Amino acid sequence: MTDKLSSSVSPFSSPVLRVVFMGTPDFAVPPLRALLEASGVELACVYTQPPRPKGRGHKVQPSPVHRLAEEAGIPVRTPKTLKDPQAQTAFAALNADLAIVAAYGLILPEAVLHAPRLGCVNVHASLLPRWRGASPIQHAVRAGDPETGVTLMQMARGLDTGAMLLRRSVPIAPRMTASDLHDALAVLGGEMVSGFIADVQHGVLPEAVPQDDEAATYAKLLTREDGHVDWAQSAVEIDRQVRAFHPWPGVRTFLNTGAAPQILRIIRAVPASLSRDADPGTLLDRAGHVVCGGGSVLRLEAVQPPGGKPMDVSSACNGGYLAPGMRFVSSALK
RNA sequence: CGCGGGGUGGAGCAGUCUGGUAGCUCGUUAGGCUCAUAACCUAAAGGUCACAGGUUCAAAUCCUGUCCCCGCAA
Repeated sequence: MTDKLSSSVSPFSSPVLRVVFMGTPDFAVPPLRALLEASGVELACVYTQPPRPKGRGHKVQPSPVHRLAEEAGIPVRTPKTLKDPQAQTAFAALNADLAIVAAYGLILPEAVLHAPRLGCVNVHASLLPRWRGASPIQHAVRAGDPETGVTLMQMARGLDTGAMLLRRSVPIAPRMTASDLHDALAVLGGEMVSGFIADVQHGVLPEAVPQDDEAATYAKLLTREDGHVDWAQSAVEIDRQVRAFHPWPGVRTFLNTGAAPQILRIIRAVPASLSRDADPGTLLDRAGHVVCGGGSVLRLEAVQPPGGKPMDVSSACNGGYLAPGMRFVSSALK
């Protein structure tokens, strides 16, 4: 302790900002890192989803946020819910100035929203009010949006309905996958948190702009079912689906070649500038051209058989997974 | 201990059950043909069959152990 030094600091300098972070998956890691690296910030506690059995072998694994917080020596809490009064009291007892929330995975009750002096600020991966909800990145790609972005908002009751503090956009390049976008937006989110914290410390809070509820769209929770290719769709739509659902839930189609229908994952594909009048789902050649709805043609670039690694189409042909004339079907049911 | 598939020249695979000279489709290199080509013809190079131990006259193949990769499901 250097009393002289601390006493020499201007009495007007901003005091340390006491922050709580709440987040779970990889998307939340850059925002958390931003807080760890910010000066004048005391990370009081990190909230994240409890470790769950995950992956092959059902091994119990802590979340990415959990891991990073532990490395940094920050206390971690993993309540199953924030509904019960005990959890709420514990949260309030942190006496935080501010909570930063990024893909936490739990609904925050009113008591939690209002506990920090400056409230809770959410990092959301879309240009609100478009794509409120669980999987905004995938839906932006799936819909063919020309751009998306990250919005920082003051959290309120309701699903991603709060007033917007900061909004930055990024273009969705034609060949971008949800995975590419996810990484770019996560980094952007981290930068925005840094900027926001600095603003707060300088006492310049961004103006909160209410969302236009009329313009809101919702990103529904994705399931595996969403990854089944419907070959009646156009090549452009299927291409978007492939990019939107990479790497999860992944896009798969079925082959009715053998006795048992075979699953094939489509890793990468690109619409071809051809059209062909044939049954949708027909594989035309070893280059991977497949007929889609309306005679449009999609060229498969990379596929993955069950138990195998992703491979390009020529390899899949050489290995006997694909052969011209084969017919992909939209459903495993005959 | 959630279920399952796999590791064989640079790529994707067959061969393993029923041990006995390393195979297929490509790629690469050289040459040929062609107005030309991702086409075609000819030739060549390239493999400790994941690793370790065991059985055997003989192991990619059978037995035991280890490492690594992946699909399903969550």
